[in-house]
This record gives sequence, structure tokens and C-alpha cells, in this order.
Amino acid sequence: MSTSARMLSLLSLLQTHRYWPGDELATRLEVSGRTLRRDIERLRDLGYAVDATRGVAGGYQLRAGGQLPPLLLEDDEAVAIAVGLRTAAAGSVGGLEETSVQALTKVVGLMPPRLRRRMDALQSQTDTPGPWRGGPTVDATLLTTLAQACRDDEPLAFDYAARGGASGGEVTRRRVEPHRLVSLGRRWYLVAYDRDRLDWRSFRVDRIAAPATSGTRFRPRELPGGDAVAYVQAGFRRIPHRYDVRVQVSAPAAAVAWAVGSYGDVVAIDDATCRLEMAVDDLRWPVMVLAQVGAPFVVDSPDDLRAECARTAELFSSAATPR
Amino acid sequence: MSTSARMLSLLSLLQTHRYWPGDELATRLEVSGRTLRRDIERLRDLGYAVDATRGVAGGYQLRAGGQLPPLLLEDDEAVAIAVGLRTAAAGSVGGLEETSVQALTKVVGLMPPRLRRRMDALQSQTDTPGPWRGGPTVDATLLTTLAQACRDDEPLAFDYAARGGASGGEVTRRRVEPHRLVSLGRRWYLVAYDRDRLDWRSFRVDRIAAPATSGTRFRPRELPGGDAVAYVQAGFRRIPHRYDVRVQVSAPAAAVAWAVGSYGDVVAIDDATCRLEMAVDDLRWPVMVLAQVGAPFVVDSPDDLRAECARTAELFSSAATPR
DNA sequence: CGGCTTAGGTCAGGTTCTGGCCTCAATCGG
DNA sequence: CCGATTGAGGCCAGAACCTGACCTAAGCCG
Repeated sequence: MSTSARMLSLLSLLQTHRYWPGDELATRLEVSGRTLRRDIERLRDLGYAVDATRGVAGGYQLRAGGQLPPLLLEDDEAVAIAVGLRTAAAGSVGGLEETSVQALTKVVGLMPPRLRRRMDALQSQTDTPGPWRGGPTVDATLLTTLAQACRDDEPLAFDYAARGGASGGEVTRRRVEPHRLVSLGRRWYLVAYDRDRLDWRSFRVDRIAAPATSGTRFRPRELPGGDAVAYVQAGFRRIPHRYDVRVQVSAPAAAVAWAVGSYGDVVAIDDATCRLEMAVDDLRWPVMVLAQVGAPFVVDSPDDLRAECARTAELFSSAATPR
Repeated sequence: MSTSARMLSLLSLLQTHRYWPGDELATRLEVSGRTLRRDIERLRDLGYAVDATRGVAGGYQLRAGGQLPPLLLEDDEAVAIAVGLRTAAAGSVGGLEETSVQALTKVVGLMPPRLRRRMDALQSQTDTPGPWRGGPTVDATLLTTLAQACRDDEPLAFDYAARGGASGGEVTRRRVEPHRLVSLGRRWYLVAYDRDRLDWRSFRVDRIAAPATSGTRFRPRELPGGDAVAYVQAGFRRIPHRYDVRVQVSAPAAAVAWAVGSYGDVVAIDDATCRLEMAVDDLRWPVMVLAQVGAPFVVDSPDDLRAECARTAELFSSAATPR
């Protein structure tokens, strides 16, 4: 076994972290004790912190050091990481979506097919229940494909469903030069230069299907204005939400904020009252939040929400009376 | 630079994944082109798939191969992975908790302190809103400390708050030999041999504080029965839930299952009706689920839930009528 | 076709690595 | 306090490996 391969094996062994007696390491790596000590020294020279305990029952141990050593992962661990990152990329964390996709791209891009299959299989299971999913599930493979194309300046073609209807609008094939992925308000957008329309566009990732990269590269253009997030937001404002919900709740702002999470704005009016504002497509969502808070409230707008409240009241009142 | 260090650098460069022209790699690693080609060959011998494109604008590229190469992560990426894994370990995925903690232990254990601080800072932000949090947030550092102690057979001491009251019951210092971490029903438990009480115990992780490892090791004992999960479950059954909820909902089982996630059982009665069963401490939770489903339902038990429904109906009906 | 890039054989010279041997140093148990 | 155990590391000779230079082949693209 070559020296570099042996160093990787050694790192791998040490990462399972229990104390390793020197002679057992030496045996496993099929080298003499002297060479093992030299390998340990080499690792230390590379900046990794290897602890050693002397005396009977001593041994080596890799601990947190100045820099992160190369992670040598088991199959299961890699899958767990990918699934966890996917959840984070879907926006469950906040402010970490972009970095998560970056890491996800790295991990998924290097995962052998067998692991990718296991990840995909798990992906279907992993459901954050309720409306907090905020629309269709993010497809990790799709997202990483796009992220990769952005990073490597690879031209991209994909099917894009136009807005309209749950069954999906018209599907067109687009050929673009991808620029950046933007996570905004629970959704992912791809900012790209459309090669057929000869202009910049932003695409909702959950409407993208069947992406294909050509393997070639293009010379990156500069996005007018430079800020991809601002570009998406600009287009975003033109699409109105269906409902702007405004509710006054007789509960402390903190309690309401906890229930609504980051999906709405809560402003305290006084210690026991606050105003809740949400922009939603589906009125069942604010109803659910309000049900959870369980405090008296008054609907300011829209009227449809009042109707939805009446309907909900009806449901619960008939459930409350025994049959 | 030594050969092994150079190989790691090369892997690191290739993991940023864009095509690298051979001579640029050679320049960066400060070796001749011939040596670079030999290094690439070495990587291939180690089982990593390195693609090469010939001709103008050709270059090297690391792609998914037979095995996962050592991951060389940026600081941000490592933090994202840790946070994502923590979320997964908290039970948002299902069936992946144990593996996530395993991976988390590996990553966190190797993270330099500066990264660990950033992770801890982010941890406070990452809130799954609503009752799905299922109790107190899981502390990543605590969890990994325990996992590490289990894996490495290190004796452990910690403060444990006895059951009783939100303010916490009596706190005692425990000295144990940790055996296994078990994730069950949204919570983590530590199965360990209590050195003072001279018997096996299971501890709820969210009641553990101030853990301290001694650095020594103990000879692992065998858990009677062998199955740690079964052991926790056995103790678990003795603590009754406050409410066993049974509701018949006039909606397809799939719709209800989607709303309730994995926090209750849904059994289809026919295509348009199903039975929902949950075991909860707080009745606001089933109320919230039912509000979200938005379909007629009948409460079988308990009676308290009927009262809660009446109260909810009252709240919504007064909100529905304009002031 | 011609230019560019990877692929890889060969070779000489030098560097590095290995294992064995030795002496220290730290830790633990008796 | 002493001895056993285990890591630390200097030294050395021989072997193994690595490097850079040179050259030829092969694939890709305009």
C-alpha cells in the first residue's frame, strides 16, 4: 500500500475515534511501529491534532484541531448528511440555504450511484408535515444539478412549466446559461440568461424538470445590476399573493411568533395583544396557526378569512357536540 | 510539500469541481505536468473517479465513483452539515436519527472550536415552529458528547433533573457507564449503567446537563436483554400519556396523514373516512391538525378534546363575526 | 488539417521511506 | 518506589519510490 493511501486509511481509522493502541494501528496498516509513529507525525505536520496517551492502555486519538481533517464517511453517514442538508436547503434553518446547497452539491456530486439511490428513496419519506413545507418538496438531485451547472458555467436545458394551475401550465424547453440559485421565501429560483429569448429570466426550481447539461462551458455574462437576489425579488413583487392576512390576536407576541415561525410577521401592540400578518395562497394556513395559538383574535382582512373561520367554527362546534 | 499532503490538496482542488486544466493544477501544486499526471493516476488507483477531457479547454474533474472520496469541506459547509444533521437527529426525518447522530459526532468531534461556536450560534435560530418540535430542542453538543462517550466506553457524570414540572424536578449528579443513545418518539434517551444505584437506567437526554467525561475507559457490561430500544420502551410504557386521542375524520386517510406527519396513526375506514389516533400531552396539537385538515370530524375520545373543540369553535366563530 | 490537451512509456538521479535498534519520557498498578 | 507498558524520536543502511525531462500516441475542436 502506498504512503498516501495508508495515510488516508489511518485518518479513516482515527475518525472512528475510539482510542487506538499504536500496535493495533500498525498491524492494521501492515507497517512497523516505527513507521506508524512517523505517519502520526506526518498527520501532525499536516495540522491535524492527534492525541496520544502513554502508559498501559494508551493509544492515539484524533481530536478537534486547528483545521477540519478530510472527512471519511461511511455510506450511512453520507446518506444522513445528504438528507439533513436537503432539509436545511429546503429552508428549515434560515440563512443557511445557500451554504447547504453548496455543501450538498459537493456531497451528492461525489456520492456513488448506490448511495444516491438510497438518498432519493429516503427523500420521499422525509416530510415536514403541514403547510410549512411551503409548496412542493425540493428535489435534492435537481437542486444540486443546477448548482453544479451554475458553478461550472455549463449551459443547461430543461423543461419549464409556465405558471398556472396545479396540473401545471404549458411546458416549454428552455436553453439557458445558469447564473445563480437564489433561496427566497421558502422557494428556490434559478437566475439564468435565456439563450432563446436573449434575456435574463428567473425560474422557479420546482417547475423545472428534466435538466440536461452538455458538458461544455460558456463564458459567464454579467447580470445587469449584479445582484441576483434583488433580481428575483423584483420579479417576485409583480406576482401578488392571493391573500394578505391581517389578524389581531389577544396573546403575547412571543407566543404567536413561536407558532407562526418565520412564515409571517408578528408585531406586538401591547403585552397581551399583537398583530399577525401573513401573505399566503391558502387560508387554511393562518387558520391552523390561529388554532394552535388558541387565543381570541379579530380578523382585519381579508373577508375570505372570516368565511374560513366561520367554516372552521362550524366544523369544531359540530365535533364538540356528541352524536 | 510531501506527496501525501499534495494528494490531499489535489483532492481538495478537484472537489471544488470545476474543470481544472492540467497545467493549472500542476502550477498550483508546484510540480511538473508529468508528476501531476502520475498523481491523477494514483487517485484513480485509490478508486476515485477522475474524469479528463482532452483537446482545447480540456481538464480534470472529480465525479461520482465507486467510493466516496474524503470530503474536504470549507468552514461554512461544515457548519451547514452540522446544523442539517442536528435537525435530522432531532427527528425531522424518520429512521435516520441514529445515523445522523453518528455522523454528527464525527463531524462535531473534529470541528475546530471556532466552527463549533458558529454552529452553536446557529442552533438557537433553527426552530421548527409549532408543536412539531416535540419538546425541548436537542442540543447538538450534548448529544454528540453522549454519543462519543457511548462509543468510546468513557465513564460519564452529569446533572439529571427528575421528572416533574416545567421548572424541573430535583437535580442530582449521576455517575454512569453510558451504553447507547436511543431515539424514540421524538425524544432522545441515554441507556446507561448507574454506578451509584448499581443498576441500569434510561435517562431523557433533554434533562441531562453539565456532562463530564473523565477520559478513562470502562469495560463495557452487557445490557440484560441486549436490546436498548426495548429497554427504553419498557420504561416508557409505565409513563402514561395524558390523552389518548381518537377521532374519526371525513377525509381521505392520505390527506390526514399528510397533515399529521409521523406524530399519529391514521387508519383508513373507507375512501373518504379515516380514524386518527394520537397520544399527546397537549390537546392544542390535535386541534391544530384537525384545523389544518379542514374536514368534518367526530371526536371519539377523550371528552376533554370535545371541550377543547368547543372552545376553539367559540374563538373562530367570534372572529368570523365582524366587530 | 493543425493546435491543444491528456496518456503514458522510459530513464537517470535524487529523495524519501522503511524497519531495526537504541534511549527517553510518561503513565499505571502493585 | 519500582517495573511494565506504551508513545517519542534520533540514527543508519538499504530499498523503494518519486521526480522531471523527453518522447510518442491519442482524442477533441475549430
